[in-house]
Amino acid sequence: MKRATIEDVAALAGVSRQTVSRAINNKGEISKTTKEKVMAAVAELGYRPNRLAQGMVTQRTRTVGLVVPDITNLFFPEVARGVQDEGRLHDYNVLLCNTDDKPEEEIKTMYSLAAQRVDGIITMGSKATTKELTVFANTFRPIVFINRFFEHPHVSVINVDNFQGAHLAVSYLIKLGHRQIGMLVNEDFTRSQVRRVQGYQKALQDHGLSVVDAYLVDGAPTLQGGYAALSQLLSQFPQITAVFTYNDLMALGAIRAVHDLGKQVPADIAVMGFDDIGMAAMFTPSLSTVRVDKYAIGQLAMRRLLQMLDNPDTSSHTINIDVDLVIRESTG
Amino acid sequence: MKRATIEDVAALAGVSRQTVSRAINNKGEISKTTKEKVMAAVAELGYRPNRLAQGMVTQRTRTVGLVVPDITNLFFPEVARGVQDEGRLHDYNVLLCNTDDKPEEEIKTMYSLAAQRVDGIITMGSKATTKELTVFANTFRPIVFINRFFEHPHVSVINVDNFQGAHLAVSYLIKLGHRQIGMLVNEDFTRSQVRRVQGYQKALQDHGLSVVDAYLVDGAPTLQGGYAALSQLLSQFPQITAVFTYNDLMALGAIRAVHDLGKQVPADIAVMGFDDIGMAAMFTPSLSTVRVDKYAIGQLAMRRLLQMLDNPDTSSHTINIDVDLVIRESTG
DNA sequence: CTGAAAGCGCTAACAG
DNA sequence: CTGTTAGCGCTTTCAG
Repeated sequence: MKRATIEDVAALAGVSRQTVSRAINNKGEISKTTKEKVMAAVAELGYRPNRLAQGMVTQRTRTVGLVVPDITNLFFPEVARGVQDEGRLHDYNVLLCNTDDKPEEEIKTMYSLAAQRVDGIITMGSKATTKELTVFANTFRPIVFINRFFEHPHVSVINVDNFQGAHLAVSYLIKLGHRQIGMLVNEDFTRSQVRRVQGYQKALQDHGLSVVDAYLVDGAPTLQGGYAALSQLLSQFPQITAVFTYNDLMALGAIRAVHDLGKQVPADIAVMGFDDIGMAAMFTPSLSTVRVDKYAIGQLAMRRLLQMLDNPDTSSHTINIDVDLVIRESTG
Repeated sequence: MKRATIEDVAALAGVSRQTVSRAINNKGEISKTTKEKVMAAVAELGYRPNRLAQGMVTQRTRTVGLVVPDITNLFFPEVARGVQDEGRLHDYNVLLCNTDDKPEEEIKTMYSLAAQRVDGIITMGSKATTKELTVFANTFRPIVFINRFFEHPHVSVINVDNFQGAHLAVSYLIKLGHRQIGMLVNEDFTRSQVRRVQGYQKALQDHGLSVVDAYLVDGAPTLQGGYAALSQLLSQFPQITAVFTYNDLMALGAIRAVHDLGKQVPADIAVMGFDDIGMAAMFTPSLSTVRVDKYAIGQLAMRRLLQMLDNPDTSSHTINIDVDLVIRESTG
């Protein structure tokens, strides 16, 4: 049950610990024969270096922290996968933490990850205050934020172009002839939310339509939230013919609500989502939406982190991710 | 940028490292005044103990490994959430690893987690051979397997009652009057698959219906897989009036396929899934399915792991998770 | 109640 | 090319 240590390997191979270390790390000069001798001992004992001990001395753990609001939310697993796949390529492991969008959890989690000596942190949390985060960023590097504005020398940021996505989506609805366009928004304030609403409003203005604040209805960013929000919107404003939603989940819930109201999508109400989750294409009707390449975001975030790790002087950086409009059935 | 160590705190508080350790761990006798003095220094320096160093000496890292085939698959995030939430209650972090159902990745990952000195491993991988896993289990404890049979003194197992679930589901379809019932199965062999097929067959037999092997159609366990499999099944056997699927994703894909074939669910074809993913209730038509409490599975697995950790003599254990039938629109 | 010494398993730096 | 020494930051003895 006791695992072999470098000492055991050294003893079995009849060399010093240092020589074993050199052999397994391909570091420093070492003769072929001793190396083989060592590797034989390694194999015989099933030896694997203790990463904790390695981490203690190298100050590198080959582990990164990934902070997400809720891995259960369809958006995050894909990002997580991107992070992990890219990490694995470089022999990095990922510590995953959920915060439920609670600011205090975000902060607590980040300090906890730092205490665990992760080499870097990728976070999709957006609720903690800039002040708190700045204090943290002063003590820890590197950090990559996804979907949040943040300026700091040790921090890079990856942002989806929420404004452009929303603008594209709503412009398309207008082009289709819709004039009364509602929006189902996330009751829970997020940064991406703000930009999506702005994109929605700008599109209306750009086409000479008036922005009706009451056409924005709050809901949880979930199927249920979308269902409820759409029901409310339509009961108040029956003249509405199209809705743009904060995310696909809300859109799918909204479609269901339209259906339960005895109306048709897209004949009576056109629905446009945001994110392009896997389900969007299979739903009936299939959902028109703004595609966000979630996997690529994760990959990019991890790559960026690795760069900052390799070169601590890497300047901070903001990357904007483009989005595409995906037209399917729900907009007719 | 350099983090404070216990040494720094000791110096600032004018005590020994040991006293600091005692103060922060509430261990051993320590006077109130020195403790306060120490805590003040801790606060001032923003000191947090280095978990690696703690781990080195205590042989506990308060980290567990969670191995899943693919976190992107709707089933796993909920389990992961259960694991994490339960873990957090006990100050445990979770290292998440994907294996894509590749046996060699499963094994590699587990050794890697062991090298990182996780305190335990929860795995949902099912592809590695019993032999390989036994070799591993001989060197590492504790382990909890989810959805795989495995006997070993250091290993506990949590299994969904796949047989019973399938039996319930198909019996229900039969009760509804269906006589020609197909099944969409996972082309990729899994343990749960076997039991679900057995449950399906047993239900048919129990009701005096004949088991037609050709009514089993392979597909990927995804929306696309279900779509393709159903199309194939119906083109071959138009007499079929109901299908039971390996999982909800396949069921949803199947519903879409029925729709695209110009037929109706449930009027022409009844569809029954397995898992009860969040989407099932919102789909149109909403999906009848076998509910599996994924979150509870994760929780239970973590609890079990913690128990085994606290008491290394805990006997291994197999827990069976009951399932419920959820009737919605897709079965009429 | 508090401190000193030892060591977890490994690698960096320096000798030889 | 290989070995020795030191130490990463912490907790566990064991003395005071």
